[in-house]
Amino acid sequence: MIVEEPNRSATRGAGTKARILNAAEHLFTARGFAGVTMREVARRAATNVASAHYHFGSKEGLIIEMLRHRIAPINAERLRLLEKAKRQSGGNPLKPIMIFKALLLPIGQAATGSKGPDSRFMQLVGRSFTEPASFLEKVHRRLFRELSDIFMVELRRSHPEAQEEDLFWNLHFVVATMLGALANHRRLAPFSGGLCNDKDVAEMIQRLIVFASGGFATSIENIKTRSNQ
Amino acid sequence: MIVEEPNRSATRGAGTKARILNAAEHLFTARGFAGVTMREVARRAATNVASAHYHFGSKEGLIIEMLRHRIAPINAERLRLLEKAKRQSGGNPLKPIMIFKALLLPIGQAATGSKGPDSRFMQLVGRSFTEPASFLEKVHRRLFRELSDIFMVELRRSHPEAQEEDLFWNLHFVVATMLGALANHRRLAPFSGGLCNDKDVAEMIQRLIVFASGGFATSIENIKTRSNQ
DNA sequence: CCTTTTCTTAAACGGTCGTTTAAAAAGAAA
DNA sequence: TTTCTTTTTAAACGACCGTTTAAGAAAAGG
Repeated sequence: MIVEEPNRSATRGAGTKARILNAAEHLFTARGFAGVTMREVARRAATNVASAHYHFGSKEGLIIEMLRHRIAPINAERLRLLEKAKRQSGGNPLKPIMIFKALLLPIGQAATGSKGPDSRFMQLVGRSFTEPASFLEKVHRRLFRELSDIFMVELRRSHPEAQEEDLFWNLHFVVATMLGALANHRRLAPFSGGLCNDKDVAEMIQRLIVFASGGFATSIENIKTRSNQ
Repeated sequence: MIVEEPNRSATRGAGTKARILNAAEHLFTARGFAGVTMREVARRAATNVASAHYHFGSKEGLIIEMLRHRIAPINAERLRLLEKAKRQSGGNPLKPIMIFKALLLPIGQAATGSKGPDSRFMQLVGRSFTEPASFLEKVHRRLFRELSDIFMVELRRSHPEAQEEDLFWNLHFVVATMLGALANHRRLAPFSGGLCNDKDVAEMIQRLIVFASGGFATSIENIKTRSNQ
């Protein structure tokens, strides 16, 4: 009668489910959500479509679980870095660059870690924000809502004089830069002289932190100056 | 025997083609490339699928022509603003903010112009950069390659001391911020307090210019300082 | 052992997709 | 009008989609 959490110690079930998740990640990353069929996922996982539906219920269910499986650890690391920074500041408001480091560094770690997802997967995450599929909105809300609130609180503490609206727009831009850079860095390469290769995601994140912090600081400063006139 | 450019003075042909283009723009904007069928486009244009294929050859052809139809005027305006800035500077290198204004302002104009595409369409453009469809890469290359080169030349003139690699990365970030902000500004709204509505794209562009210029300046300055040590 | 639950499989279902065909309608040119 | 080209239309084609069914294999519990 136990159906909630079936026994995963079996040699078959766990292996198949993990294989499907792996295949899904690889294929969806390469060709997008609409560009991959359940049959392809099943074939790559050396099983069949009915098995995939047995384990994940539907194609949407598979996509959701795949995203959650990868994003959750990244968000946990973000919160860990933020807490660490808060501890080191001893209760004082954090400098924005520390906040953005906590937000952005885990992406580089995830992309370059030996067992983590590669840079291509982060493209998929960026893409998931631009796809019109409505079920993704719920996933994003569940995965990022709490994180967004926590980081916004810290940003507000760092700039108590700024308007809520200004902070929102600039955090928006930081996130947009991050997502855009992740989603497009392969696509935009042909516009340069081919300077962009796969392995420098970590370097890109470093540059991203400088760029985002600079943009944020300039923008907030600009608003302060204008309102003081 | 004339097949290259059929007579468009006919009352039927021109109207139908324009209606299909209009319907395609509205539907693809709302639901993405994969989420809309040719049958839906035809129905909204009050015609049928065969007609759409007659005028555009294929679904890809329709998408390409729709994108070109909207992006070409925006890019022309970008070049016009850049030329105007060059004339006003009297041969001196442009300040980066003038370059980014030429790059970003036309988007706000297009989004708010009475007959231009609305803000939703710019989401579609942003999305077109993250979709994995390979035929889009060719379109982007044809639509943006020349523009990218011209702006890169001006950026290099404005920072002759900077490394090519640094300029590339930071232009990349500016474009990524632009695309990310366009593609996500509706999606990211729920993370704020609902401060984001549809009509402030022009305001967003203004903020975007400040943010992008600030990020660019900070990043270049940061590199200069580091290399001088 | 036998029973029960968990997992896998081949096959099929109902639908929708992009595209094509072939013939009729509408203009244009003479 | 007659002839030729351009445009529209209904209908069909062939393929593939996500999902389900039903039956059997494998493991777990007793």
